[in-house]
Amino acid sequence: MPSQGPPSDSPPDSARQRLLVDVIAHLTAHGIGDVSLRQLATAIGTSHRMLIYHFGSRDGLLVEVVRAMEEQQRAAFAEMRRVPATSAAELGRRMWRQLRQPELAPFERLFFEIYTQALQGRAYAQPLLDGVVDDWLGPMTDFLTQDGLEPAAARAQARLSLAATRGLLLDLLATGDQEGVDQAMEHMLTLFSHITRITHITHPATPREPPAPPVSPHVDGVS
Amino acid sequence: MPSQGPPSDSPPDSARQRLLVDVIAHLTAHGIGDVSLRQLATAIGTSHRMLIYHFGSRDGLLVEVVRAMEEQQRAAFAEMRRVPATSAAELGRRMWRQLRQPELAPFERLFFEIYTQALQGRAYAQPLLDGVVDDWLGPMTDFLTQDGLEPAAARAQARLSLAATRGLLLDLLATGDQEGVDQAMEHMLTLFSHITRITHITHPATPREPPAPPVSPHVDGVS
DNA sequence: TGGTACATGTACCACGTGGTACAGATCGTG
DNA sequence: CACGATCTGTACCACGTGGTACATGTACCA
Repeated sequence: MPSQGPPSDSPPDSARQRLLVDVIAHLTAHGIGDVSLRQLATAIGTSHRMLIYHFGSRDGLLVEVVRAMEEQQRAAFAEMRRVPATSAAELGRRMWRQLRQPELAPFERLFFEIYTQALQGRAYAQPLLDGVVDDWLGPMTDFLTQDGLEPAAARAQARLSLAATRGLLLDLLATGDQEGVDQAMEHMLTLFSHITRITHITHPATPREPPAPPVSPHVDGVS
Repeated sequence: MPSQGPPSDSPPDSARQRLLVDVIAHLTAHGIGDVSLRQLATAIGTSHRMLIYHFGSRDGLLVEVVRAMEEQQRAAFAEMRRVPATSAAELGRRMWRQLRQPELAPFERLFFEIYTQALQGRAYAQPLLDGVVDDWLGPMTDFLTQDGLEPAAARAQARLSLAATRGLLLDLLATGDQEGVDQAMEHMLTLFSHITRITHITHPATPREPPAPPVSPHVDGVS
């Protein structure tokens, strides 16, 4: 029997919800990796006993945090779809202008931290991984298709856009070079808008290339 | 006086070096976040006492690990410059074929984990951050300039390429969808090669756009 | 008033942690 | 051989951890 627990069904659960909000705020500011229940609790003005009471365990808490982040992502996403976009490039430009805002940096840091924790197999972070790419890919592909790209190209371009956006966010977080990163994004969008004016690009289904030569573990590459 | 220590100057220091290699191998397989000195030590067949003796402290060890990863990066980099490349697209294709190899995945996971730890301010990881973008940007820019792009475009395209590569690696690590990611990369390279055949693209220095409307913390965006 | 369900505080536990003290190994060189 | 320096193993320490037991507070309904 787990010590004590909250009511099995969670009603509006305002107490729990308020705790969660405070916790996320703190993790956003300080990262998720090394924070202990006690540090967390005292930081947000409660006792670690309360966190365990409401969330069962440390991992239970973190799971909830991750779920909340997922939800935010989905919300941001819906917001994006709601907007009547003129062109793909214009839409991309608008999204980027949102994301690069310094106020969002802490959220993005936390997002990437959880992302990598998930890649390392940490259980609590796993949920984030499920839709982290696919949830965005489908709608972006749809949009690009409507914008005139043939399906294969649309899908590839959607995937590329997503990856480049995240890569540039990582760049921005590391270097702080707003201007440089903005120019790179603008470069991509410019390429995109040029390409739609040209004949459609042929997209062979990734020609089978000869396997890459084995690489010594010491030649790591970009990463 | 710190308990005992290794000789102040480190000669070939084979013992230490061997330890470091084993440690990196283990961290590569298991991540860096939650591993304790003792777990590490027993896993690689020594005692935690030894790790402390040779590296001073846990953070001292991790610093060394990060330094080694940096060195690998630099080596991979030199390797890339050594190659006589025909075109930028061809070079990109070759690099990507290396990076996407499954054997490198553990290294890349570790790289991204340390990257995010650095973004969260973890001291030991900081060194990685210093050249994580700039070290690659310079030479890539040079190459693209030789390839016929005007300087501003070359710099933007280099930055974009780096970001997209890392974003696609993150994608690959999360989804495992080799084919999809390959197609996205191929899409980018195709765009690049098309663009060099067209008149050069004008690159206004990031037109001053109106500031983005403030965004509620719940609309997070891609991340 | 009493009772009951939710919420919270205090004290505790066993455990693993990073780090240290200290006693031996091991080994090249006089 | 012996001496010193470079290593390594054993035992220990104080501390912070996640989690639990249990008593108490608080509020609402009978």
